[in-house]
Amino acid sequence: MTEEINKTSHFIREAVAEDLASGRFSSIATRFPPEPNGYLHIGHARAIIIDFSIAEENGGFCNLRFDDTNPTKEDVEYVDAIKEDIRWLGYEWKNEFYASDYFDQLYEYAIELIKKGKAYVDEQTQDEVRKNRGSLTKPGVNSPYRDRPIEENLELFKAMKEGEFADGSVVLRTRIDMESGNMNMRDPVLYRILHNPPHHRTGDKWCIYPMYDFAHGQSDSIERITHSLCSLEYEDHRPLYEWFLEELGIFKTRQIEFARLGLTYTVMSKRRLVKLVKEGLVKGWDDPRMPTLTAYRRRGYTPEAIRAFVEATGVAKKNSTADVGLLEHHIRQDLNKRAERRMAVLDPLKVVITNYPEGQTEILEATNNPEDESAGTRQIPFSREFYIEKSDFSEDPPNKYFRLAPGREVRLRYGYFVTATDFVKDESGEVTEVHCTYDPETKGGYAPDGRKVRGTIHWISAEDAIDAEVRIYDRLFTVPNPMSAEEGKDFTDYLNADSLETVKGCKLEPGLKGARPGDRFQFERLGYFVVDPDTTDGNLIFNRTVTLRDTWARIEKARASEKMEENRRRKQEQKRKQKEAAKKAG
RNA sequence: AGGGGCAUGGUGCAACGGUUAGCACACCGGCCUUUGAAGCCGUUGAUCUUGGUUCGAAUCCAGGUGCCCCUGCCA
Repeated sequence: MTEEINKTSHFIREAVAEDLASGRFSSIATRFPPEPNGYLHIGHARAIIIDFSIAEENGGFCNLRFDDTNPTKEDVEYVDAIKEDIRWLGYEWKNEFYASDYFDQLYEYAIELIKKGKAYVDEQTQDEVRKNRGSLTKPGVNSPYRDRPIEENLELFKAMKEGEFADGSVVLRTRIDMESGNMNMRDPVLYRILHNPPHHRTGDKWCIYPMYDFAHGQSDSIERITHSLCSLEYEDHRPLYEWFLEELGIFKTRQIEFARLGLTYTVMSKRRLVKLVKEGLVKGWDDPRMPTLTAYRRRGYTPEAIRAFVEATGVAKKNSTADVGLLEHHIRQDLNKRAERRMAVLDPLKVVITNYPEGQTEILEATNNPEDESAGTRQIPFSREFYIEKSDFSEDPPNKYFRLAPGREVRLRYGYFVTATDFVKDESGEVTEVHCTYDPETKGGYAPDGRKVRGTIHWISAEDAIDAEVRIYDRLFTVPNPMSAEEGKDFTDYLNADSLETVKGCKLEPGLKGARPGDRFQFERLGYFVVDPDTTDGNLIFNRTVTLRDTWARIEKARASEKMEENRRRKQEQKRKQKEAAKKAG
């Protein structure tokens, strides 16, 4: 790991330490409990990291448990994807469990509650159940079936299990308190009937399925999970879980809740991510613009960077949204240390050195990674014609522009000093070719006379260049919080139309020829890039992971907005004058 | 007759009754530079509000305000 992670204490770490100190628990066990109905996103990464690191730090273990209590929503497709993502993040679970492993046990628990007079079969319609639950400010009323004899409940529940009832016709509920201020305690449903589809693990063995609330706490208990770490919305459920554990007399897990973390310029809810995928607004779950882990992987993010980011955001009970810039900071930080440098020209402009011998090629040496001497050096060819970025030449350079311009001398990275002498334009006025002279004394980029140049630009020898496609990604949304849409608007109305730009005909140094999917590089002065799995023998494709910090771009942007502001003011002034003139005339 | 949670610079966290309220990112300066990168140095900027307890309150208590969650046979 090149990124050092500073672990700061937070209330969960403190609570766990206290529980150990007080003897409430003698060892620590946690679990990560996804439902296999979608792909993991960076919010899950946070939960995973908390679950696994709390166990790790205390010499305990963490289980992976799929909460698969609803066959209508779940699919094996997601099970494998979830496991792959967790491993990619760098964690290995002690046991792979499924809530469905406990269906027999859960069934017995339900019978136990019935026998204690704490559960009953309710024949009210779904509508009646809802109506009788009351509202946030009104107490609920008891079901007419609530006081049914225990024997009858036992028989009916058995009949439910045996398939004698249609979906939705009856449920098993627990008897707690229909007047509770906590809605979860108003006789919650324990079991419902679901004849189809078959369960991905238990097939058609069951036609009754436990509700999440009846499965989760007991599953934790069965696995002897000491600390069940979950998000804030389960705070209201904790009393219910504890009630079950108490009534059943089984191992008491401690649940601790923490806030989810949002990210700016994206959405995180499963529902919304599904919508983006299903409606083709992105190319799939692993579209590099998505906040899913599979997408970050394809985008070139490292698990280390994601972990460092998560650790940097901390853990609290306050709902918050982290700046995506912080995530970007961590991936730059990591890749700066580990990614080898290469040169690539994304938007080529041809340059000819008029005083360089035709047909000559020289081999120059370039440092692979100035941050890591062990990365060594490589050789790159140099010749009379080469490409530079269009943005690295300016016919009429603005203030503080350090790059190539008529009469200006710049350094070609690891090459020579060159001075632009002349340029060619097409009918539309676009510069198509630049002519320059070079100083043969400056090979490698050093001037023996000690003279300095302010700009250093990257380049690719024209005859040696290889072509590639580069996919440039920008934030998926145009606003920091797409969820808070105005009236009549939907989060998709804020999608960034320019979030993907596919650039073809990019020029790369020849050494990049053998690059394989997943290989990461820093293209000097541009950013970090990774080879995309769509790459074929004849078509090399890179994804831009993140740009380098770019002070010049910031200056340009500031100038542009200044200009806009000025124009706006000027227009207003004009309008004011026109009005005045009209007044006078009138 | 509602219940549960949360409030510290722009953002995310820390400070656990005693610190000039700290750190990271962002921002703004500067240094350095064969990447306008990285690195280094520095500046600006915060305790929701009103009371109370206390020698002393971001921290404890009460009221207020604001935000989030809860009325699935979803998880």
